[in-house]
Amino acid sequence: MPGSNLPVVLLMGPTGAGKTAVAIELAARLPAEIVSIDSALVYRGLDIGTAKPDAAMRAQVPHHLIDILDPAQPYSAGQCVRDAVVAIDAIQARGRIPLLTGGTMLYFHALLHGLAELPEADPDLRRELDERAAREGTAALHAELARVDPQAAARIHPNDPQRIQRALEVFRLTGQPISELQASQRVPLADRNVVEVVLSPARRAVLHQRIEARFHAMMTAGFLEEVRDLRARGDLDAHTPSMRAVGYRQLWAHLDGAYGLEEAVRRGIVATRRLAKRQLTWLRALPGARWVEPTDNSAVDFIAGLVKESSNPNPA
RNA sequence: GGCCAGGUAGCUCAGUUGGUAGAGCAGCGGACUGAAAAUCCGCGUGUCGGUGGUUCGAUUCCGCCCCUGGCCA
Repeated sequence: MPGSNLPVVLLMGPTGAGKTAVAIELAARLPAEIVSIDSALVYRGLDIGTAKPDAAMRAQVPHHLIDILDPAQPYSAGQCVRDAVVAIDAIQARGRIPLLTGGTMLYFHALLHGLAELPEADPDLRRELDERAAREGTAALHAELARVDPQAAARIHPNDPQRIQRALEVFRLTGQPISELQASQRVPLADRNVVEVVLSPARRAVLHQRIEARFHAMMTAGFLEEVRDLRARGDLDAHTPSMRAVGYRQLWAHLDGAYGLEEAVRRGIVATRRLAKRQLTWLRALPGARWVEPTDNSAVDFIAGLVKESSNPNPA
């Protein structure tokens, strides 16, 4: 009974909105620990380009799911859900509040709305399907999907190689259509008291300005050297999931000689703006979230208030 | 000051033998089930520098003005 009402707080928002700073302030005021919900922060050595909270911040508040993987390893929505649930349970067992913070909206979506029980990615099978796609074209694979899983084929666009590949992979691995398997799913946070907050400037231009300024600050802080070091390892390439992250991808291409540094920076900023736009598409679709303006001085007070309110429900 | 070139979308430009215009990039909206910072779909967003004239009709032709760049003084 004690602590059973303690909420799980979700602090979401587009890249560059200032989630990290707000999370730290909030954790200073509440008995909270931060759980990162972010597909790039999981990687060790991706620090500057991911705007990872620094050592001082992490000493101030316990952080989870940061630096848990080598950049050569894959991560996934399913893995994140499992990791997050473990972290949430542990934090609540200490009588504290899990503060889930990040920008990977698929992961948040999986936590809030569920994920079907599907097999993990199979690298060999993916390699085989990649080769077939290169040889026969994506259309041929889509046609094959239409034979084994018409429902999925109808939903997945013929130009979407990644989803076509995944659907075929699941069928090959399980013998069942992905469209059927996806019909049943469990919702990880179903029985929890969830507080959803979106931190985002109301004006897009403000966000764009912050994104651009932050990218330049990253360059000054040694972003290019960070990418150069990762490249020097020799076991990563432009297709490694961690190296396809915004900024890393463009600087990698620059180091490959694809274009100049100035152009790489310009493209990195563009890619970041587009990431924010896609995140906002997810965020706008959340029915239960409260939106908070990051520049508002009382933003942290407001969120802390929501959390307290939710911790002591008043049975009317 | 004179001559030349130009002023069209946020940017770089194309175009209209006179019927209010279109590419690339940027941008905007959307989808999203183990790669998601990924992958994919959709959408031109415009006082055609200003003003007067010719014309049924001017972004297009003519005059004047403004601005930018170059050359000459």
